Amino acid sequence: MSRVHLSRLPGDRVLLTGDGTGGDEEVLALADLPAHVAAREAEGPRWVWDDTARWYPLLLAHGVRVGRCHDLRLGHHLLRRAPEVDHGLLDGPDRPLWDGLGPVVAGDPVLFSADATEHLRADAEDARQVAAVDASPASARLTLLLAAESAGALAAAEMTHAGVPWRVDVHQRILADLLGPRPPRGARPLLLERAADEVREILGSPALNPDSRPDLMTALRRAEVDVPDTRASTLGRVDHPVVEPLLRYKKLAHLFQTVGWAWSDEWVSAGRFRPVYQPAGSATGRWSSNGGGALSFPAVVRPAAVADDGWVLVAADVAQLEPRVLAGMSGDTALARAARGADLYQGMVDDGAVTSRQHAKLGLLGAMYGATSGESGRMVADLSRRYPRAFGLVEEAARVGERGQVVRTLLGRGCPALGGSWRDEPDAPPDDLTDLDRRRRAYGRFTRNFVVQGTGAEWALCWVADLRNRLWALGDDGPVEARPHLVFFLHDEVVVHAPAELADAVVAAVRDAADGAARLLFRDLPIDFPLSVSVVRSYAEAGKDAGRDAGENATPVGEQRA
DNA sequence: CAGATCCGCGCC
DNA sequence: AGGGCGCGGATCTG
Repeated sequence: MSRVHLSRLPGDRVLLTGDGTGGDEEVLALADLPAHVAAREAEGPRWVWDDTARWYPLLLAHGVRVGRCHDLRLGHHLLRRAPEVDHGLLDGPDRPLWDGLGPVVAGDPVLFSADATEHLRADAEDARQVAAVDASPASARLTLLLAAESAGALAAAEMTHAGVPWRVDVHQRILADLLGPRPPRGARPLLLERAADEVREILGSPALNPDSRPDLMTALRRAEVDVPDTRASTLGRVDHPVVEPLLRYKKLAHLFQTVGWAWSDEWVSAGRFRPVYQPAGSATGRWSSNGGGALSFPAVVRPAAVADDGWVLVAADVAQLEPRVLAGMSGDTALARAARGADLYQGMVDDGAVTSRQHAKLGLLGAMYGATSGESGRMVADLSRRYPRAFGLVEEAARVGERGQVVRTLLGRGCPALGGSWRDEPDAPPDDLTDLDRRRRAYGRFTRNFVVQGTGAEWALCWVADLRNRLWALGDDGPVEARPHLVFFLHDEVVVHAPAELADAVVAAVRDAADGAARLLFRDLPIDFPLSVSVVRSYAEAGKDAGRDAGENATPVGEQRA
């Protein structure tokens, strides 16, 4: 593939396709594309293309930044599941291809593989999507959602391109301190092997491979350590000399395997950690990551994320995003009032709804996850009376799911239907009522959580999209390389790499973008989304523990509050 | 022997 | 009877 085709579409949009897949108003050599796009950006068009991950890395590699786009792949997947869309309007000869279109493989240097795209008619697909949105009673919301989704795709590609500033020397020092020198391929590092030896010694099993669960279970049983499984939390409750070295082994093994030297070799280049994001990679609309493990960026290696000289990292996260989203989408003014301060759970205590912060948290998380028993279940019952609209919303979502029906997010993303992975256990006899019941309840828990997690993802998407634009506008009088830019995004937190002198402006932009996202989603009900923002040299210094929607710690240290 | 699945862990 | 992910190694399956 060496040529690309461009066509004007209504509404300042420009369709960009590969050979024979769409318009042919203008035909360019692929090599000329970046310069052409750069020149045309001045008009502020919305680029329409099959997949941002297919086109944008090439442009970024040539220093070309795009302001807006419409990602047809993401749009298609979104619309085909949106309950408020007439799905027949998406039908066409190439529909099955769009249905089955997966994301471009990360790091694939081949920009266009003809077999994957030659039968995709991007022009026709775009027309179908426009028609489907226009015909929907939710067209305004869906338009917003599609724009946010596409903006997220741009941000994702830009973050991979920019990368998290990464000090390999710091990372390797951490590894060496904890594991010992880098071992030859296939071997365990010294300190890991030493922990294994201690375990073998204490259990009297000289040939034990601690990575093998059956072997380990056998050895433990022989030493009369009686555990049902080998997970750390289970072992931690046992009083036996093997526990300490075994837990140490498991911790070090995990570090070695997930963010050790091999990880560095693969995902760090030129002083940047470049995870690959997959926007809307999860069913709820949250992003996933199919490379580099961006979703589990272990705290132990975060000290290696260090800003360049003269630069800083601005790290921001939202406290209790999902409970706040629940308050907003349900229009629960009492919960919204409790959410006015920096700590929603404390707000509930101050409201007199509950006697302790811990109870508030248990009750809210329990409601969002579908807890039915224990202390959490009891708190759900209590709080339902106090916040009937918020708790009623998730209850209703659960009931809809248990009936086998789909639910949607605030902006209109639909959940996957019951069936597929929810029902395809061939072993289960069809007349097994308890099993069927169990699965419907599981689906109900999913739909219950979907409405909140999915709307939370929409809030975060709007936040990132708005922030992206604000950052670009900052320092637009200087060279591109000197502008602050997003380098990391994870559900409810962002990290911006910024010239130190712009730190204050970036902090303001992060907060303004959060306010913008809240207004966009919950215009009728003003609801606070307080951020913890840290301006730091290293990511490890960021205030990471200011209370989270589903997290654990709750001791804010040294970060500024809204 | 390759590919799918499970487990246990990390993150939100 | 608590939601969503990715990842690596071990183990299972065809």
